Amino acid sequence: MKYNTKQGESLLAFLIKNKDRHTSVQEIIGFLASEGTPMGTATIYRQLDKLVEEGLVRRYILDGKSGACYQYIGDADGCHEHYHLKCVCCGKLIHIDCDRLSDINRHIFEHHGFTVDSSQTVFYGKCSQCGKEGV
Amino acid sequence: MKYNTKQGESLLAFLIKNKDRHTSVQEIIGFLASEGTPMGTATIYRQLDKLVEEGLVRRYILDGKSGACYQYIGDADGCHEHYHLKCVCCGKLIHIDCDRLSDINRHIFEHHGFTVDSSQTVFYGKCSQCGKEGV
DNA sequence: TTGCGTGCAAAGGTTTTGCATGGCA
DNA sequence: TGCCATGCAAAACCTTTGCACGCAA
Repeated sequence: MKYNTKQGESLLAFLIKNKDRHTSVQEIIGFLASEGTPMGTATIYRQLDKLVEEGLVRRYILDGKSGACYQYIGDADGCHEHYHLKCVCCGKLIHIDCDRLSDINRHIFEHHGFTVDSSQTVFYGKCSQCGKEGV
Repeated sequence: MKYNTKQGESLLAFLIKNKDRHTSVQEIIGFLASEGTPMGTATIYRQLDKLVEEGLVRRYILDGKSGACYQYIGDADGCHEHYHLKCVCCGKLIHIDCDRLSDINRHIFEHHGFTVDSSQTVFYGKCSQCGKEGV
């Protein structure tokens, strides 16, 4: 049985509002507190775990030094093959959903016998802005 | 200036000996202690950081719950110009040099304005063997 | 009423840092 | 001798867990 609570709704609303980017747990804590709907850290983790298990939210480990990041992906099938581009200069994280890149998974599986988990896979490099600046 | 120390050599020797797989920090600590050349945890982390910065060793975040893993990749140029597939089950590191995958860099640059550094990019997933076993 | 969700605090684990000492060049 | 590397302990950090209370159904 699942209960709907104010806290759970606030958390999910925040994730949906920021569905186009990743949010850290610290960010969630800060935002909810600033909105006047503070939420205990443990509760946030527990809610996030449930959402991840339900498939509504995905958990990303970006560098392992700072904490995990979470992002709402909804329950549409097409949203499960995302890749990320991480700029090593400015740290920007670019979220891309491209047919060509989705083909990579299939290609690697068919030709290299390897099943890629794109949720864990990050391309490192320079974003357009940092590239132009020649940093 | 870089100094060579017994501890540093022991650590690097262990990593080279296990170059075909990744090792956890706990594993390194245990091995060095059992070999009679114990090494402080802090020193291991500091040495690993240097090795990673030098490009001799690569750092992997496999699940974000347990700790990071490290693997010696050597300094051969060849290993820096193509992609790596990392099996999160058995730890096997697969080097691939494939035209199709080389195209990825160009595609991402042309369509997403992002310059990928393939030497830093690792695809995480399951190798054919682990995939078959359904682990 | 039932039992899940919440909050607080404490615990667990990994990684980092401060500082005095040891060892390489 | 100069200076980096080391080791120990403490700290910082993220995340999980225990327990009592609150609240949705």
